[in-house]
Amino acid sequence: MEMALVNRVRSFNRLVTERVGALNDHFLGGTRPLGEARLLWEIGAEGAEIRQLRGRLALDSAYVSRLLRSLEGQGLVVVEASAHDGRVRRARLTDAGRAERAGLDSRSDEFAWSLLEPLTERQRGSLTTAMAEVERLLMASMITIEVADPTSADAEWCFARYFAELNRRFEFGFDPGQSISAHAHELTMPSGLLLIARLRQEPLGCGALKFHGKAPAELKRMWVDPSTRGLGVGRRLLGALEHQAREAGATVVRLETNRALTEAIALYRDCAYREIGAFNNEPYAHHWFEKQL
Amino acid sequence: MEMALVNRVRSFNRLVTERVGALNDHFLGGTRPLGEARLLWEIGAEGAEIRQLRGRLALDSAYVSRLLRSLEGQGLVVVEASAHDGRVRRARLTDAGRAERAGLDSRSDEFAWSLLEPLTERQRGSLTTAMAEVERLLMASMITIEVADPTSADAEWCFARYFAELNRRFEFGFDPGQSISAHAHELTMPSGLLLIARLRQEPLGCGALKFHGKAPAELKRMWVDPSTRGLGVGRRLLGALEHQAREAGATVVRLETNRALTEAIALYRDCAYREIGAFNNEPYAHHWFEKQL
DNA sequence: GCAATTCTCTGATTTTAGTCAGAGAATAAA
DNA sequence: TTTATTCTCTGACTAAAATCAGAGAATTGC
Repeated sequence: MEMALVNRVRSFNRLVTERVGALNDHFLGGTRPLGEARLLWEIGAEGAEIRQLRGRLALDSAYVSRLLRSLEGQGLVVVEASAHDGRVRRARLTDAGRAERAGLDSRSDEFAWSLLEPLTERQRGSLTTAMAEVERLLMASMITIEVADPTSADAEWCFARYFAELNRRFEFGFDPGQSISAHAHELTMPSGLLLIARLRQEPLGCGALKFHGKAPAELKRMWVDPSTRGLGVGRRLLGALEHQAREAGATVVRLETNRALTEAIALYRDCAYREIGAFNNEPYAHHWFEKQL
Repeated sequence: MEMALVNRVRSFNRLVTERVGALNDHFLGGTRPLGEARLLWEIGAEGAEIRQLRGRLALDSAYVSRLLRSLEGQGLVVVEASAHDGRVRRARLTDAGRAERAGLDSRSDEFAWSLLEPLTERQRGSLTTAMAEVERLLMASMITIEVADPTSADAEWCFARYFAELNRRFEFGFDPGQSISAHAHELTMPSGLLLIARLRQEPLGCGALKFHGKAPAELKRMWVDPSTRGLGVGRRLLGALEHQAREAGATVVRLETNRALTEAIALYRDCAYREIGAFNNEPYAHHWFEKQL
């Protein structure tokens, strides 16, 4: 059994299942009810807080409680209070539970393999390649872009990663204090706004605007998580920002950028941004762009 | 909404759902229980016999009956006796049922579109292309090959299509009576055997062997439905036949073929068959091959 | 320190999904 | 014609998958 291929299929299945349908009914279920099997799986080797389980499986609190009671009765799970917060409880697998979970795991492997097995070597390669492509693009289509509060934890996280990356990539590092400001109040309506791109609630990109009435809007804090690049998130963020700028009454968007950010520069050019002379004294900038909306 | 793309995604979903998981639970279900929704969908605009529904959805007779009673109670379906056979009953949608089904239909469209909508034109193309590839190969992996009775309806069907194709493609047509025999008893153990390839029980290819003890086994009736070509079914049939020949004690497989069957000849060569002199007087043959097992 | 909130749990109940045994009508096989 | 078979249906039942209301502990906010 070629595990690399098997894992590709399973990874694909996970996504397809998430988007398209329910789980492998009888298959993963085996002897155990599907609900219990899913919960057992989701608890994982490390254990998990019950509220997380509820969230991930989108199940009612009462229902999860009952399922846990049943699994507990079968000696597969123990539930104990969390150390940090006495209200929160954690579920943890017993040895028997871990064994049960390993069984689910290997049945998943077998199922994945059963899809590949009848094919030729070449076909298996094509199938898994195509599956990876489908997965990649469905993932991209799950990414949402929404206006966010620049003081929120997600925003802080994006900014921190953004600054860290600039500091890494700029010739002489990056200190936000030296750069033109984009404080929280400047990125909150009506002064401006912040967009955050998310996949399953997790932030992975951002972009902001500072409005100046009818004068050109300024584009700031454009960032996409490196692990997510190539999925068109930057392009979508840019489009969404332009839309917002138009809504706010601006007819021009301007931005400045550093020569180290080659892929960003390519994106701006590709999206019809035109290089212009310096319109501010940003010390980290080498290029200034604008676009007529 | 681009229907061509939407339809590709839906077609893909159908397959993935069939192989990987259950249906789009709440989605397709809407307000109606999933079982009822599936049945409603399966009845289709034309109506369907109840036993067909049972077969297609793999549901218990009692269960289907109850679901139909419920749909009937809601005025969505009427059940009436079949014209041909008084035992068989047909389910047919009422106007309300048709409307309900149209609702399911458009929700499926919307769902499919919701996957594509966030993507760029180019990404949509890539996604649907990859989906088509996945579908094609999963289909291929669902094809089974099994020993079959050469007098069965499926075998007759394959032979009929095979002869028709030869008759169409050979320069001077084809008459089985003129050709070397491969009667049912010759293709039944221990004299020989017939393999049939099937997708969802439907036959779409065959291949047979005539054994002659330790002397070379003869390969006959090699055929794959034109709509299924390019999926490697021929290659798999050939491999399975060679396996069977080995099992039966043969060390060599021989076959003859007509020059019009170019793709078959290419397959034989590719599978290490070596062209040899005529070893029989088959009037329709131009090439004779053999392979050491 | 008190009120509001969060988190989990229990009890009561419902809906959905499915099974099993067998009855009754129609048809096919002998 | 008799007998066996096919097809659908009803009754009786079970298991799984929820949902709702609220209780009781712990924590947070003020």
